[in-house]
Amino acid sequence: MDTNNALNAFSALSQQTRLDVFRLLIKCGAEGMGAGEIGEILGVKQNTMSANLAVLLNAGLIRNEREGRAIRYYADFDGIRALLGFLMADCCGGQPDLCREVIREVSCAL
Amino acid sequence: MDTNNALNAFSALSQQTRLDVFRLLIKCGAEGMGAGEIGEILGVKQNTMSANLAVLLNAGLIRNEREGRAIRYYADFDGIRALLGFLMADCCGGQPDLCREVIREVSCAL
DNA sequence: TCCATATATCATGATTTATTGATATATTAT
DNA sequence: ATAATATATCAATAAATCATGATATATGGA
Repeated sequence: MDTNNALNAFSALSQQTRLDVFRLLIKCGAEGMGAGEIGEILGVKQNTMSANLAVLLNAGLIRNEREGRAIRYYADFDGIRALLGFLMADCCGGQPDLCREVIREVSCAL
Repeated sequence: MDTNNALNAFSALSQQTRLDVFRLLIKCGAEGMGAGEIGEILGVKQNTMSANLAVLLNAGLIRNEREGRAIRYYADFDGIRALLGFLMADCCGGQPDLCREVIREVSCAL
């Protein structure tokens, strides 16, 4: 993960449809969701959705797998991990209390 | 934190200078850094830096405090916490293993 | 092979965003 | 009051981004 990767990723997340897609796929976890269904759920036209999925893919935030004629998309947990690690590197000037709350918030209900 | 807050924040982070500023302030922790010094370190003109600091401020990612004629800026740990919480809400479809690595990466050296 | 389904690519006009020189405001010192 | 320092705002141009209609590619079935 370098600065350009991170800029790509944040840029990808700074648009309504793409943020919606990513959050939806985060919720889907390992099950993922087909491109068509994502588009239906979010009410976005086919070519617009395709372009936006490509941006997220290129940013390393999602992955995909072909399933017959359909293509299924998944949140890329390694990608988001690398991004957040880059963003928060050497955080809080050695005062861990500042970060504890951040960490707590990012966790699923463990 | 709603969708628009999140879009503002990711948009703020999707530009080189602002990403640099945020990461610098994350490293500074509670000490923060004066606006002038930030500009010097990153090699950015005064008015450009001011505009970019304003964007980060408006996005809720940094805070500031006047100190005499100077203004000192700080990473807003509450802001980034809220943003990451929003992004990762209901993550991993009930399969915590997917998130563990993400959480580990966001932590400072505890 | 021919058709239907699912997704991707292309070209374009409309909107947004970034940087910069010039200038304004706020604070402190003399 | 005046000058110096630190930061913010304004106006304008240049560059990037977005959604869309039209079309292309890939897969599966008859």
